[in-house]
Amino acid sequence: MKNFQPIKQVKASDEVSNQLRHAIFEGRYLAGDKLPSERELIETFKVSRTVVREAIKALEARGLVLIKQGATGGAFVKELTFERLTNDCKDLFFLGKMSFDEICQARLSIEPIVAGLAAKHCTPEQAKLLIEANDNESNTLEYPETVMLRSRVHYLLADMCNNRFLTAIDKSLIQLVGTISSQFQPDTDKIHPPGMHNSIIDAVIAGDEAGAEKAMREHLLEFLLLLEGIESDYRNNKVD
Amino acid sequence: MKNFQPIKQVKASDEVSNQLRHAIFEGRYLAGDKLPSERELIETFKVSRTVVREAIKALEARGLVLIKQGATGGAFVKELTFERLTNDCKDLFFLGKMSFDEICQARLSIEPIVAGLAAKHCTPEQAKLLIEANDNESNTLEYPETVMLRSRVHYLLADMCNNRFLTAIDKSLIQLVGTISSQFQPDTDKIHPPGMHNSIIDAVIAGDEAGAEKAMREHLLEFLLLLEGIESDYRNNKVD
DNA sequence: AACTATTTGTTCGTATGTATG
DNA sequence: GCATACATACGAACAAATAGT
Repeated sequence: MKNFQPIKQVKASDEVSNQLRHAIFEGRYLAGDKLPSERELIETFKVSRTVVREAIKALEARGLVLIKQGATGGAFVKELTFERLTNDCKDLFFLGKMSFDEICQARLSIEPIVAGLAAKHCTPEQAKLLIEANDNESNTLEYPETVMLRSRVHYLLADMCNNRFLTAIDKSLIQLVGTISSQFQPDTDKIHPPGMHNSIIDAVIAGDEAGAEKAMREHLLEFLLLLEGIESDYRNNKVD
Repeated sequence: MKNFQPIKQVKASDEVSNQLRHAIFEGRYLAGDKLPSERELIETFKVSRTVVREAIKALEARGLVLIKQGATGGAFVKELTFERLTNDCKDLFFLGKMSFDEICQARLSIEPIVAGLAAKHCTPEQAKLLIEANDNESNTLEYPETVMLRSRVHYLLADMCNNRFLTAIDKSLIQLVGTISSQFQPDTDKIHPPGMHNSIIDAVIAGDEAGAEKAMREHLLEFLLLLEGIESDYRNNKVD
């Protein structure tokens, strides 16, 4: 006589939140669309404003909508990107569930594969973008605000692998390594000399899958070796 | 003269939510601990009950706490696991941001690496567990409720790779492929004959890294080939 | 510049449901 | 049954942000 309990003791705000979520999943609200206003939702669901607000707050916390205040405000459906995965990974890292070393090793495992796939699918337009990005790297040294451009080649390759899951994971790892390492090693740009992506790009443009994998692995090994100076405390512990 | 806007326009509920989140990250509240009750938080933060509730709701939506009501109720810190990553991946899949094919291909890329790492770190105890799980697979055919045990070898290997990030991603992929494929192909168990993991396990126990990678790749190719019968509509479209 | 309309953000008071002892 | 401690829910009111007139 067990396992009979559930009976549904659903919280109103969860029900509202779920219905809205499914509406988004069904495509009834597309990225950029505005959900009904609080007042409308109150009338539709016949619940209090508190319930509606908690429901929308939950959607916001899950990264599904963006709330804007004011006359043209409301809850707008967000374009889902890899940032959500990145945030989750950050949470796990800060909770001590993953070390920096593990993230680096994961990147070392996955990014060469991505580079190989990119070589497989490289189009002339993409090749052009890669070359451009690589040439611009030398210019970024004197513009601190463009430091992020240093990773542009990596992001481009991630986009070229033709697999959105791997793209998302790879971008998450790239960003994670970047943000974490720059927190206690602000001079990361110094150890990132221009021209180091040349061999990777050559292989990718040539469509040399194995070569791209190898070049990427070597590049990462070299780069990660330069990060060794970081205190081992930071590598395995939490940072804030 | 751009990029000057921020100035901090923090919402009270976000501020409360963030402070609680950081408290959890700092280890001031461990898994299982109860956060202060609503009343206490109201006094601590000097805000209204609504604000506190919205903040906690946001933490719940992010999967950080579990809310229970009643005399012993409250917001309890959850043990973070890979399930959160899995849920995010599911959201992305349902939103049409990833196809089933992409998930399968990602698994095909990552799981062999994981198997290789497992071979590298395999201990005698883990070898024992693997053999046990493999032997039990033949028994699961007549017990429908134990179908999940069929994936046990995969989960064990994921746990053995000594990299919690790869473990999380791999488990997410295993579970995703399982839940999605079983939705429109309930007979997945039929096409999963016992003994097919033998060569993988042999290589892992022998510590043969390259062999384990190869065996896993071949196993997955074989398995995924058997899923070809699935309507291509489902493979690229949304399911609910 | 001032006013207005719309929408979200915040507060308070009150009442109800649920689990424990 | 009852008291207690907690979350859940409602409704009214006011504050603040934003866009258009």
